[in-house]
Amino acid sequence: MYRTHNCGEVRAEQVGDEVTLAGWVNRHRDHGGITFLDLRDRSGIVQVMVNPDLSEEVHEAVGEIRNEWVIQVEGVVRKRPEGMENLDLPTGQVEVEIRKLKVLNRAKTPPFVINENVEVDEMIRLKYRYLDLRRERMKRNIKLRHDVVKFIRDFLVERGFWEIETPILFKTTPEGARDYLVPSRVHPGEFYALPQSPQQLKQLLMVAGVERYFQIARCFRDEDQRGDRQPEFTQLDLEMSFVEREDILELAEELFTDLVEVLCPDKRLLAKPWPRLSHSEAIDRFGEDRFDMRFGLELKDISDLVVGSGFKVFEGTVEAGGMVRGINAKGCAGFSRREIDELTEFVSGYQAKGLAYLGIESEGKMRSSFAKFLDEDRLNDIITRMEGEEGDLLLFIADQKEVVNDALSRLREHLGTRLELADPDVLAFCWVIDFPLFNWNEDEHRWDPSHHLFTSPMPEDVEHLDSDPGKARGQQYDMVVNGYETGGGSIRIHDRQLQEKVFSLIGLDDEVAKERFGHMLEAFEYGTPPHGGIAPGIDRLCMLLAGEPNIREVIAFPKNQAARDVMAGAPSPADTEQLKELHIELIDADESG
RNA sequence: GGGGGUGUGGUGUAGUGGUUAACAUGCUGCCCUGUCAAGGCAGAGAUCGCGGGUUCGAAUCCCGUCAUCCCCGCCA
Repeated sequence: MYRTHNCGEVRAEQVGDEVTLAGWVNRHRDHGGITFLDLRDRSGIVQVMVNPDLSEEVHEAVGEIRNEWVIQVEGVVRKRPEGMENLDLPTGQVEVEIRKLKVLNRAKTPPFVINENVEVDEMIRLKYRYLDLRRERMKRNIKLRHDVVKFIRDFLVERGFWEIETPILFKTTPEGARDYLVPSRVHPGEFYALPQSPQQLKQLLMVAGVERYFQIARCFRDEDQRGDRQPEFTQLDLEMSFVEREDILELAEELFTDLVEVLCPDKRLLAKPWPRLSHSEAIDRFGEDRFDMRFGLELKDISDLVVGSGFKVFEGTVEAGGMVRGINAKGCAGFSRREIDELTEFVSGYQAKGLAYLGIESEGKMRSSFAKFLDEDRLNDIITRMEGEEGDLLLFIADQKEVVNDALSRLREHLGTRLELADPDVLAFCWVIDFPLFNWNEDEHRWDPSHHLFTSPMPEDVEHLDSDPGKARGQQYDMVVNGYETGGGSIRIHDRQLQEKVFSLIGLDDEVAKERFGHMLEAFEYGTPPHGGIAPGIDRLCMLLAGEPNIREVIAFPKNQAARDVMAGAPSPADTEQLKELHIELIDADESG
């Protein structure tokens, strides 16, 4: 037996007991005579001490020991002397007096410190991920992630859901993200694809009569990385039969509300029940559909107030079908010229041609890039609309709708970060509903699904599919938290005719549709129940719950920005023999472009 | 594919044309019997990512390249 107790669980109740512990040496303090070791295992840290008067042999052995060695100690739990308690440690009332010490394994000096949370270059952390995971921050995150998944499983199983695995080797679906392809050995020239999500399979499970399904599902998308995007990621995939939108929203809301309350006592929700915004309201107020509701700076439209104003830039834009919108940077009237220039440069990165400003300084004084072009009444109307007060800085962009919303929403995020407006302890869960079913794709000259191919239109909007598809709203919903899209779902189409109509609207001709989705269309003819579901992203949620700035911090073995595993060195070249078996011949990278 | 940031002992940083390349921490050795980021003394450890150029002289300026991070495109 290697141990009788976990290091972090030794308490005053064990005083006088003989215990055996095993773990890593977190730190050692050698006073020449008495020597202390902080022994660490998964459960925590306990101080063990060697008294040379008790055993010269143990005292000599402990002198050899270095950080991160794996050792086993036998000893007696002692209450610490008066005044020597360590209040920072749960085990701090006691210590273990060593009688026997055994080195289980020595350790090289690690490439970075394990026992302190100091910043280390991420490439080195990833290369030695097994050491990085020993550190407190990573251990906490990985444990939290375990707790989150466990909570989800318990919650759903209790409500009658079945956890069902779906294949990782599946069929390519070129209309989504880029697929990871896996060559088939037994079928030369043919490929499996790794699933971008188990979407089709979970719908087919509804056809199969499962009624309530979930899976902690690994998903794969071969696109470039971001701080919140990995080539493989995990989502809670769930689907239910005989449900309406409301049923799914209520279930997910209850799940995550409970989860936060149980697992993250330091966090609090912005609102209960979660705010619900229609897609158009979201665009109206924030300029985007993945907004952070923890702070204000909402967008306001002043297009109607600038018509006929004589200020050509504003007026002309509105006449050309554009708009003028702004945000009120509360208390920023004191921004320097240089700071305003920086903001202007920031929005220019999003195609905005300029940033008009109006600072309301003390004693009613104003400084502005455009006030001189407007009469006093109009200025007052604009300030009123923007809810401007003394000390505020009003910022405006005039352009086409897409540019205004994109640039202003980014500016809003930028200012929110810069002014530290968002409370890090708040989780602003909210719903976005009533999305348009399609977006017009100008390049391809066709309608693209705004969510995915299988999303059902709102029943009252089905009629628009023939006349004006852009007007049709989908029975679709996104879960948004603190500016991140953390999940999306929809009520699905369960009717073959309707599904075929959607295929044709997005430019899939019958033959292609049949080749790619024939199995779905066919299944829909065998008694498919109404059904729908949602797929919250586990990585992003854990990132937010852990307060981490990056998704890699909550993944045990993530890929880097270039989609490499720098620890194992993947991807890597394959043997000629392997390639031959797979009927693959390589061409030079230069030729492939 | 594009834009931007970073690259200096093991780790984290300082150093903007002339320094024996500095500091902290870690590491090694010695001293030390109540520490908990223990303390004291001594020591080792860096061709400043790589290649080229400018200059009497380059960690520092220029060009290229590689790595890495952030962002745009992309992500139904």
